Amino acid sequence: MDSYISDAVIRRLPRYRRYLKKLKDQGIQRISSKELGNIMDVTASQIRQDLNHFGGFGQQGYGYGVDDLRQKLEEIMGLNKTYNVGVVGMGQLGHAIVAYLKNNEPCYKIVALCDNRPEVTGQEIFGITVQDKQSFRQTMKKGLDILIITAPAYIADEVAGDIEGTEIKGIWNFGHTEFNIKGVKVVNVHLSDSLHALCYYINHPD
Amino acid sequence: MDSYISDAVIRRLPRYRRYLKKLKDQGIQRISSKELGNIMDVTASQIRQDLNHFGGFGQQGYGYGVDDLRQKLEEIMGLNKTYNVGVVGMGQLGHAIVAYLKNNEPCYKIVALCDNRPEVTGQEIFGITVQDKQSFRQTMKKGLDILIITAPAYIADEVAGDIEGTEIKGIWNFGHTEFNIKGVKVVNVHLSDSLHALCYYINHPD
DNA sequence: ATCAAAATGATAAGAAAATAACAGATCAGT
DNA sequence: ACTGATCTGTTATTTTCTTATCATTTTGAT
Repeated sequence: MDSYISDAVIRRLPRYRRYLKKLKDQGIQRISSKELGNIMDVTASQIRQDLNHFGGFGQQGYGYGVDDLRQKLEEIMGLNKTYNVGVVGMGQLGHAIVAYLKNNEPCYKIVALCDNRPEVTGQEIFGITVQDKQSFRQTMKKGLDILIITAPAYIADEVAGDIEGTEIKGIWNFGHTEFNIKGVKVVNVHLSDSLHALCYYINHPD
Repeated sequence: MDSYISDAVIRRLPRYRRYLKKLKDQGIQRISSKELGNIMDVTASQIRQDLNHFGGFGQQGYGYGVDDLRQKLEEIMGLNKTYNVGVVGMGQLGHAIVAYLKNNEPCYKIVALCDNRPEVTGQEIFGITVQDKQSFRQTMKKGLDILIITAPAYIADEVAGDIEGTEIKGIWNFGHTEFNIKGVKVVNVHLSDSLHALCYYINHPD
């Protein structure tokens, strides 16, 4: 509908989806923006405003269909498609993420793993053989859509150098390197940032 | 200085700190808001505006002292103090987080671990014996400041019930439970939300 | 079939955040 | 010491985001 959607809106979409999933699990089939707002602790106005950027999914006098809206949101975010995902860095964090996605988000198909430590390379994790850097470099050229990077900076940098020219469209980055690759969208996750924010709030109660 | 500081500002503070740390490692001792803005890809105005909420840390004609400003930011966030931290859930994610904090953020002192799986309870991880729920419940009463929760919802809920009356001031929550405990600040980390946002951007290139 | 209650989508108003502008202070070079 | 360039802290302006309002539609009960 709208051409430009602000980041603030995009960041709220997954949250709407989470709540709608939970509502469905509870057997609730319809919900008004007012009720949903109460549950999520946001204003009804914001919910309606956010959704209407993408089209009118509700019905006057009725509200929104819980499952229908969830589905629409997934379409908007592109979660109805599937993505071939490669994971660079199979330490604890890499493991945790792969396990989570495998069990909870079927649209992300984990198809390749990379770790350059000799004791890890060659191992099978979740049925996938862990490749070393060299070998993974080849795999990257073969239809990978998303790269998840949890490896140390020096590995991340090397891998990044080989991204251009592949079909990789996005990087979910847990490391401290910052990427700037033409045509590739990067989302950096700086875990500890939110812990430090918590720390601030602890020290400045209101 | 100011009494109320918006969330938007708070969330940027850790990022400023990260960049200042990196600058220090590079041996850079002073920096102007303009330069820093270029590096961080934000406006100089925003940097000055953000910092001036807390006081005037710079000097006209000179700029900011890199290490001085970093230290000031750490004081503002409370990273100059130490916190006793308990971790509930020692799966892969719990491991990863503890390892990271141990190696990178000395202000968070990991003092207790909890996992209710029989094969994990009693194990020593990073020199700390993993407690079961019962035992951890007692530990919680003894000067824990922050709780990190990576455990499944049903464990998280039980633990949450025992928080009131302890000294716990904050929860860094990776689970899907939402807490609402009087006097306790909660920061929820929904990892996959940012992945879904990445997904949106991949599907809506501009 | 009618009517009050409920709810959306759209527009308007208000609040908040980001950016720009500028006076005053500092620095560096001559 | 003087001067131009630099840079902050603060105020003003602009832009963006959020919330409120309202006409219109649908529901559900009588």
